Amino acid sequence: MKKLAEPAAAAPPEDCDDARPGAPPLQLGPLGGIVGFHLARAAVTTVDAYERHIGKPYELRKVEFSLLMLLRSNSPVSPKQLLQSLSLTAPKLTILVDGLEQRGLLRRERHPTDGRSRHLVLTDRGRRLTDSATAAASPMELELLTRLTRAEHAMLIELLGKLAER
Amino acid sequence: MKKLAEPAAAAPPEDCDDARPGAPPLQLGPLGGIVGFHLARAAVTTVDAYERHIGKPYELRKVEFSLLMLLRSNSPVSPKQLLQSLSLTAPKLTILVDGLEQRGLLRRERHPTDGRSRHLVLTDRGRRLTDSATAAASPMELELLTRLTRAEHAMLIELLGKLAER
DNA sequence: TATTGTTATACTCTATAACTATA
DNA sequence: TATAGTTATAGAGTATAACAATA
Repeated sequence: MKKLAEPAAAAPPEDCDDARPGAPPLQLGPLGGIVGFHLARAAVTTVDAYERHIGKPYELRKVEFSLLMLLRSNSPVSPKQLLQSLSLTAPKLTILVDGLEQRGLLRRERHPTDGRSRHLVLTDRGRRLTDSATAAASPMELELLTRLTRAEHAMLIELLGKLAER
Repeated sequence: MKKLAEPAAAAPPEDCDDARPGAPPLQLGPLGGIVGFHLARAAVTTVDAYERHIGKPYELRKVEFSLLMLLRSNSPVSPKQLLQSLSLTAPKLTILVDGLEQRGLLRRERHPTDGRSRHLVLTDRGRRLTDSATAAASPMELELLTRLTRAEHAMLIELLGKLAER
């Protein structure tokens, strides 16, 4: 039980075909048994798809997209709630909200009972943008289905969810 | 087929319990069907575990660890091969190798046949460090097994591998 | 002329600490 | 005194383009 999972560690190449034959894939070795390593590699694919489908067309960085989407599904939300859900620091969130507010995508409102707190709400423009971006997310996920079956896609999300639980 | 996977999008809270009762979990909404979002959330867990088990004790950032581990399993490697495997830019790799060379963990040697290229090789110190870090990776992965069964852990790595294929 | 690797520069992102206002 | 949010500053990370050496 001390060792890493053997199958992955001892696995054969399994890896990247490159257009150029001159670049032979490297052995992963013990790295092959480390979830975090594979997570980072997989992120290359998903980030690339994100940028093409949503990031560039809508000029939204990943956190901005996530933030707006959370706002869309949770009507009035405080910054505090958002930074917990998105694992951000408070200063970072302030900057993000500044930018999105200047773009007219959300508004800061006073909290009705607690003067220290705020309510963040989407503007009409923000709502239109998130709806549009949500539509753009469908072909993005469909693109991943060239690598994953639908069942694998669902399974992957489930497993990642277990890893993310607080 | 235009819509995102329904089960996740329509799913109930399912989310983060927090120590403080004042922080109710947010609804994920359409975000719940997006692999990249879950990937980023799961990374919070794995990065945290990495920092505690390897990053801080060995003073190695994630890429540095991956780079050294690839060197350990693939004797002489050119920078070119590494940056393809690690999805890095050439300047970034130069800086990384500079740092690791200054710490005495690897050496740059001349390529025997192609004068433009280099051979990167671990020093004895680099080999000892990677062996030690490899040992430290076992308890790190074991920690994840409080959230995942062993079969799920293996399945997750397999699915992430499919996403990462070039 | 193409390729490997390096240098130089600028830009983005993130983290820490100090500050304001409410409670 | 504690909390929500903001401001200020500095540090790390990353990308682009220009450069040197070799093929």
